[in-house]
Amino acid sequence: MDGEKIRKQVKDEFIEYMTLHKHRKTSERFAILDHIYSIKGHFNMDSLYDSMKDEGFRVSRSTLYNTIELLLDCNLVVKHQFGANASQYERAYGNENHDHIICIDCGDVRESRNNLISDTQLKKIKKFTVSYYSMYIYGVCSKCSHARRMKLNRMRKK
Amino acid sequence: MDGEKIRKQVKDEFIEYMTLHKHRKTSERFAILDHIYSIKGHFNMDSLYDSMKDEGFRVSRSTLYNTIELLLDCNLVVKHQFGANASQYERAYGNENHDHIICIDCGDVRESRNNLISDTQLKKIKKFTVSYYSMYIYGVCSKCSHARRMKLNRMRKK
DNA sequence: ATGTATGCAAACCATTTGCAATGAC
DNA sequence: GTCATTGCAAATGGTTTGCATACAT
Repeated sequence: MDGEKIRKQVKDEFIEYMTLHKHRKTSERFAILDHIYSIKGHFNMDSLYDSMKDEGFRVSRSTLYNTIELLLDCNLVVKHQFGANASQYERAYGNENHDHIICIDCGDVRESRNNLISDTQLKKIKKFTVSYYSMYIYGVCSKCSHARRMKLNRMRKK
Repeated sequence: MDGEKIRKQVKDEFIEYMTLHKHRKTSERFAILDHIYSIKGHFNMDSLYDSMKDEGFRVSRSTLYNTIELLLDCNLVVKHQFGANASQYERAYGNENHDHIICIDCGDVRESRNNLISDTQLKKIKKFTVSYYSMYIYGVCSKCSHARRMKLNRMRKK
């Protein structure tokens, strides 16, 4: 398994970043990074907080926010803002850029690998250094579109 | 000018939607729709509230939220969630789908017309009815990347 | 020894909710 | 007349902030 290797690699990158920016290398920061890189898919502050506590490493929410900020800055974590709910995050390294298909009714987020955009297209953007992109496709999932039809039928009958 | 024509058209669509869903056609709702369709570009609840008040039509924030909800549901308005700040909205009708280029440092949002995705590609998504999509390209704008370089240089010297 | 990072509690702020008064039907 | 809608004020909840304590340097 190369999860170990990736974890080593991102830790080194994080150390390099903290050294350069004169940030202290605390055990909390390493634990948070390591924990994030053991999560597959999205997480939010609550789920991160809970799962870390479950594994016996309690960190305050302030520290989580503080550390995520650093991880975003050095591009080891990506932040998403689907709908109005809590921000979602995911690891950036060893995690291909993918599109998100979001249901505007139930808020369900599905991922899709079919990258619709090529990197060469992104390079065309002037006076801008692209660090990542998010493709959010909003619509109604099959479950909710069924519910919508039902509701409409009921209204028509009234 | 065809702004008038569009306003008439969306009003009719809104009426149709409200009739079908048995919602009451209040003066507030029409005023809000009309006002939104006089705004070019993005707006948020605060700017909408303020500009409506400036034009002599005061509506409560509750009503704004309430009405925007309806307008989103009938696809006359699109909602965006750039960063953690307040949601941004824009009219949907007579406003081509465009990409957003967002600076992760200063939060500035630039629009670009070069639609990177074709509709046929979107049709490929299974079990999902696409109503719109948002392409968010995150990165650092030229102004901020300059500021970053300065900051890094200062750190290196220390 | 110095001052950054942590953790707690309080503050913040966009959005939501509860409820009495209003007005569309 | 009925009940959805409005507008106000209070509540909510994710995130931020202030500050005393802990600990990396």
